[in-house]
Amino acid sequence: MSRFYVTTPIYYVNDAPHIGHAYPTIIADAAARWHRLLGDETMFVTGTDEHGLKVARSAAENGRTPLEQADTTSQRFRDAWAEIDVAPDQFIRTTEPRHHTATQFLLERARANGYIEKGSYAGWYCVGCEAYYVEEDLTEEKHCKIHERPVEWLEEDNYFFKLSALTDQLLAWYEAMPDAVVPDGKRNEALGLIRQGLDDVSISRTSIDWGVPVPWDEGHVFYVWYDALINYATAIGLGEDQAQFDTWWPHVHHILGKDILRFHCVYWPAMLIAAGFAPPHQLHVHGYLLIGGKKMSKTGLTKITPSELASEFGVDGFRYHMLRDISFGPDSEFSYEGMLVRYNTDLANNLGNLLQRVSTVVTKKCDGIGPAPQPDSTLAVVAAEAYAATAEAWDKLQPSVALEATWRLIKETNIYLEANEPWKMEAGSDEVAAVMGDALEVLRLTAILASPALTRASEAIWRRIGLSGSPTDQRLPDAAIWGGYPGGLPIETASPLFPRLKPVE
RNA sequence: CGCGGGGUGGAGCAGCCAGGUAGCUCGUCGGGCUCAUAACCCGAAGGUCGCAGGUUCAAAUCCUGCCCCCGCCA
Repeated sequence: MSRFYVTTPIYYVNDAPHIGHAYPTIIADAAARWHRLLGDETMFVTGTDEHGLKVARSAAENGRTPLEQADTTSQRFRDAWAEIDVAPDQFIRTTEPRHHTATQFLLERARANGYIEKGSYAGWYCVGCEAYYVEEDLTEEKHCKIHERPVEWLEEDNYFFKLSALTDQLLAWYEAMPDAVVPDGKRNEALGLIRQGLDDVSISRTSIDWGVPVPWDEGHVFYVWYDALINYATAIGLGEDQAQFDTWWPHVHHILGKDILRFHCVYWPAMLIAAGFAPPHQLHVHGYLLIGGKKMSKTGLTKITPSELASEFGVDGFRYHMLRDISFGPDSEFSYEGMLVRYNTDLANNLGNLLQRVSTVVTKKCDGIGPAPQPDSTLAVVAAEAYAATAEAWDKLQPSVALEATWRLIKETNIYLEANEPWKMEAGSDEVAAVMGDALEVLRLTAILASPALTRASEAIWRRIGLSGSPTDQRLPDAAIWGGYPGGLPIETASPLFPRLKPVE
């Protein structure tokens, strides 16, 4: 038994939940579910990022306080995740008192260690980006290229984080922990950023007050990005419960998109080192979801809500597509057509249809009572291989590889049925019982192995093959041993689990 | 010469780090089956792995150069 701590980025509350948020969140949720199957002590944290000028301004426009604004929009994320069976152990908000405590605690320590000092900063600031830009990054009209709106010249006293002083320690960490950032390509990119030379970064603002106050200097609040990163430590008790923090840190898996690689793979480890803590265990960097070849981003116009897709493909269909079709790392095309094909192929034609044909044959040939599997079935070997491959892939946080491995077992079982033709066998014979017992055992195994992705169908399969309890109560690896299906259970025949879907014109 | 990622049969991807008959899903064509959601099974066609060199007995994989696409650079 071990511990597994997984995080998603926390999402900015000025934005509505879309599939770009859903992707890393579903991965984290599924990974947490896998580790619970293993019996690991598991912590899955997601949440919302609620400070910054953008929220303050948008609240003012709506005639509300920033907190009222954040309350509303934060709730949207909670609701969106609940709709697609994303069940975090904690949903953290950066406006919570404990987060202020943790942020101040960590940055005080960095300051005590000499890594924070006062300076002044002036530059072109884009409110939309919450960021300063150099002149070359702007359009000729002095507009931000992302938001295509005018930037503002701001000048203020800032506290600076002495990132440059941590260069050697960061490089040493990357050297010592070659798997700290995966995949390799993303590690190279982070390393490249560090080797190019790091500038000190401004981490406070005096121009606004919607943020975590700088504890040693009234009138300053921390820049939203620096408080946001610290949520990962807040969630496990930093500054309030050292014992809990020590239990979970630094064994964390951060999931993030490549757009925030710099913050997570350079600034965040540096902040931790500066405060005297260990850098995170592992950072998993994924690519963008592309729609029609264009970036699906929080600032883009293309917005597809998770609930729209879940209502069309089902919660399982949406989750399965996200986990199976998008390989972790490179940019991936997200398409309606691709999602439809995947649903019909893997869920309707393979898994759903397998359940259907098995339950029908058991009804006709075995009196509706599911027989036990054969200990020496040829499928036992296939199942063992599928389990091993599935487990290895989940361990490496490669959901698409894991599900592909699980589905090999399903495909082999369809082939096995074809080879044995149990529907031609004599009803009630040992021979038909043997074949159907094997097929039912595969369904039992599949219900368990696919449960991190198919939160609902896995329960339905479990019930239909007569088992009590839930696949999520099972403990791997024991539950994956061939022969777990006891036999003698009533099999339910019902309407298709995943009805085939036709493309919408 | 700012940094990084990518270019693999009609479509979408894997393989590349640790060179050795180019794999998967879909689509197409032909056949089988009829337990099953026109689902399932078998077989076939289709790729000089962006271009040009190099290393090697052997390169999609390593090296060099070039072309194209994309992202990052408070």
